[in-house]
Amino acid sequence: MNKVLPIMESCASCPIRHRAVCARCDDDELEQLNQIKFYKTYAAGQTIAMRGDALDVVASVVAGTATLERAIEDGRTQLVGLLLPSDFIGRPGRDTLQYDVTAVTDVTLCCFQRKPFEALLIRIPHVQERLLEMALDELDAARDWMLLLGRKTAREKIASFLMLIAKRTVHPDGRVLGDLSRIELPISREAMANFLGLTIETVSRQFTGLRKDGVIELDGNRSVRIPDLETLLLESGDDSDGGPLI
Amino acid sequence: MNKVLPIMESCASCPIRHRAVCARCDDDELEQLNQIKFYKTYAAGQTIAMRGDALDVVASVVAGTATLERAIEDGRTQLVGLLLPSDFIGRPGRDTLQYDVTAVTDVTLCCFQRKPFEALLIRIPHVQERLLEMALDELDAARDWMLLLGRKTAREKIASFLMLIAKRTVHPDGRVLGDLSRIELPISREAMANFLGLTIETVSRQFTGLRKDGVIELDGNRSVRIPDLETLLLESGDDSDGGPLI
DNA sequence: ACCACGCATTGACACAGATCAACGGAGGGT
DNA sequence: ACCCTCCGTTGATCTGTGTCAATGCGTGGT
Repeated sequence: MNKVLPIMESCASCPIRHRAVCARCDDDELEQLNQIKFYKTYAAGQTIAMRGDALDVVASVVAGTATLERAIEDGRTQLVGLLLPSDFIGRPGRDTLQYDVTAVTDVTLCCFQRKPFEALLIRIPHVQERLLEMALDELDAARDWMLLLGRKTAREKIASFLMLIAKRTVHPDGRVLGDLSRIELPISREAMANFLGLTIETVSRQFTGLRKDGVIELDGNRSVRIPDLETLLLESGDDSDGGPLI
Repeated sequence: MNKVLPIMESCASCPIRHRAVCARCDDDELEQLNQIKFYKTYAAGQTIAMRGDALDVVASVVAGTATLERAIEDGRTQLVGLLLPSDFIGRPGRDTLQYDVTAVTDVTLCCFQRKPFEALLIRIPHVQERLLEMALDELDAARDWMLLLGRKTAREKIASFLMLIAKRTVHPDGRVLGDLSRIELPISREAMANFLGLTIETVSRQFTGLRKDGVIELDGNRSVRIPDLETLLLESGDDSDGGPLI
């Protein structure tokens, strides 16, 4: 809890401000948001919320990684959302949650009670607008993901995932946060398998395949070096016209 | 074009009003929407818009079926959206379209020029709210779809698809439009294959499999009778706690 | 230093679904 | 009535990925 204190002062100093709901607020509006917000932390592995839970808060991810998961009774599960810093959880206007939310690393959330938050939406229209924009972004991401799940080979799935993570280490405003050629995987092999609609064995085999072909270099289990991003992009099967890499 | 004329009078008489953007508008606000709206029809098979196109209109589907499609250069394609009457196309705030939109039957759209529509959003807040709600609905649907693509067997995929279509013949307000036990498939085997991440051969085989097992009865290529909806639900692999059937 | 546990890798084999190929049947134009 | 085309079905075979099982490796606890 301690290490997140600095950013608790004000939303204005929030490191995720650029994508969060408050992206376009002036100081006055930030103050209104500040009055109803609070921070909450979860340990790695902890369940943040379960399908069917009443949804009385909405939140932005400040630090860490969480997953949105959908399961069938027989044990099959599919990740349906990967929540990285700046992503938003929860939906104004909904009463219950549709998915299991789990912290896969230590997670810090910036929470808002849903009711006062909804009341605030009425007073601050561009927050509403921002939420729509974020929902549409998520929808686009979900649709690309559907193409991946439905039509890509295991190798393409892994390559696409690596590209996705590489891209997420970059600010939407274009500022590079990390070294694109070295990415830290935020999730385990098992979570990756659930992300990609594969088994962990296949994920593992594809990693070694890409390594043997010189497309990636592994440095431990969670760190990947990418000698040439273009080669990886080629492996991913993505349209190259999908906008600039950054 | 002729047969859609009656609904062109006013949004208030629009048969899809219950889910369209104007769901909660009063007469005054409807009038404002009416002033910027116009209808457009497309023949079956016609391309409505292509990936990369400038997005100067948004629209509701009034009649017919359209698809949202994402493709890889080598010819693989994946449906990422099925647009049935009352669904909304286009996104305020976006300049270009991410997907190919195709009319699979004759389609009638209720269109709004994007710029005046966006201007209107500012004046009528619950339209904005309604759009967010619809985007979140679509997101939920996309996520269920991801579970289907990533984790379900071919047979479960077909059963799920039939359930989906069966449910869509019912109003969200609970009113049953058609006979649930007889459903008309809005799309071809090929489109179904693209919907489900399968090949048309597999789709065909699963249909005959379900038929031989007495789960469905086929009446031509586009009409399916379902003797017992519960049996089909069981085959679909869906949580039964996913809310009431209707 | 040792063990135990969780996570990742590797191998052998099985199988669901893809691929390739042939056939059937409905509708439309001449 | 005929053919042609499109769409769907069925069969034979192949293959990518799942399944089952064993092994390796790093980390934390005692």
